[in-house]
Amino acid sequence: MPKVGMEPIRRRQLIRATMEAIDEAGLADATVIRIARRAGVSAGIISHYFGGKDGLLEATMRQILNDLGEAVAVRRASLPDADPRAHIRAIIDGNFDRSQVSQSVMKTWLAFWASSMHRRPLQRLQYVNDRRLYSNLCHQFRHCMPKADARRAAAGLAAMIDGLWLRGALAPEGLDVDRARSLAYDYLDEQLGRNAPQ
Amino acid sequence: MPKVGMEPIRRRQLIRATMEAIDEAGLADATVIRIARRAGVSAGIISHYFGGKDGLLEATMRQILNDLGEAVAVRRASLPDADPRAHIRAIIDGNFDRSQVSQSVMKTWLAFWASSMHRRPLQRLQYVNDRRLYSNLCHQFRHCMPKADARRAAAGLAAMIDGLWLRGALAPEGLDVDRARSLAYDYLDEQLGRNAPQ
DNA sequence: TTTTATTGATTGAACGTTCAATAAAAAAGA
DNA sequence: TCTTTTTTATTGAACGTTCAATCAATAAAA
Repeated sequence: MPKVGMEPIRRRQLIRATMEAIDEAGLADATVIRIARRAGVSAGIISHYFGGKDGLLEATMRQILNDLGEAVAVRRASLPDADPRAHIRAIIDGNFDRSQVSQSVMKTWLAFWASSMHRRPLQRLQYVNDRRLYSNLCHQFRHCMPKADARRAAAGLAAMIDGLWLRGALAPEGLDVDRARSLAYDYLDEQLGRNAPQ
Repeated sequence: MPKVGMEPIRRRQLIRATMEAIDEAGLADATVIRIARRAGVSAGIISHYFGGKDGLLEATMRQILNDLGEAVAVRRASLPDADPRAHIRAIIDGNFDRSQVSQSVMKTWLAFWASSMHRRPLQRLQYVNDRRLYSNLCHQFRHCMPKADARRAAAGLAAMIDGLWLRGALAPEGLDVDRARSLAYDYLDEQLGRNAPQ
């Protein structure tokens, strides 16, 4: 079987299998054997490509964050600079695309959220991402209102986004993306409307 | 040491120690030995009083939910029936009291949130609590607006509350309770203002 | 023939649970 | 009041499991 250049293929397989395993059994029961079996390889290969289980988990979280960042960036790329509302909508859309709002990605994300509080490398990743969401929002709101108000609006909208997403992840019926996006839009319009009707 | 009537004392000690252990090391590393040592007892006592580690975890989650329910109920008890805004504010306040918004309670809550997706007993508890928040809000909003609008407002406010709380739990600087409450109040006023100025 | 990729049995550590042993308090007896 | 007996609470070593990591063996490709 061993062909040359297997590394990127195996890495992708294993990261995907990790999310599926977490979706299926939870982070606590996502053992290396379970993950490896899902990827169709043996357990030893995980240490070979990721240095150990921790390395695989970190790579998986990094993958999700990259996908999120790209989902936002793609939507913002074609927008004119001077349209804060459009940029914030793009940020909202990107967060609710979440590179497929699949069950496995949502559960993996939530599992990492919880465990990031006690694992340095994950904590760093999570913190950077949180700040990015907040400060991007803040920067856009800043075009329409005083600094203090912009901070408030950004904190409120960030909370709204994360809250909608969290409740969607926990609800047995899953996340209603259109409804969530619409609620976030409403909040956004309210913030903009009150401070600067444009 | 053995005095009669130790059971309620030990149960309280162990539940508290569980939260502290989760705060300190995370759910994954909150072993029975660690918890027992924190409570100043031996590991075996956990099985004796809770039937096993799972029983202790379930009892801990139940304790947190009870405290939350009571924090809300106390604030609502003295309110007139016909003041939806006051009732919803009481719900908000109760959720941000959270029987001390301590680090240990917040981290424990988040840990349970994540693991409730894969453990039946915890899932049930979490689901009941989520529905209670949502339907209490819905019932109050119902006094001021049509059903569909009330549902939207309830979903939005519930997301706002959970989102503020979640970001507070994750942020290194902790949760700013006054700011969080004020953001939730603003959202509430906006919902009420738009639909029924009272 | 050499290189690269992969396996899977083995190892050692850590976990939750169990249970015989123990110790203190309470109750009973003197 | 002072023993003795019974009851209740607790301990912690031992046990069986499960996990991640390791590495010698292997097999396919170059």
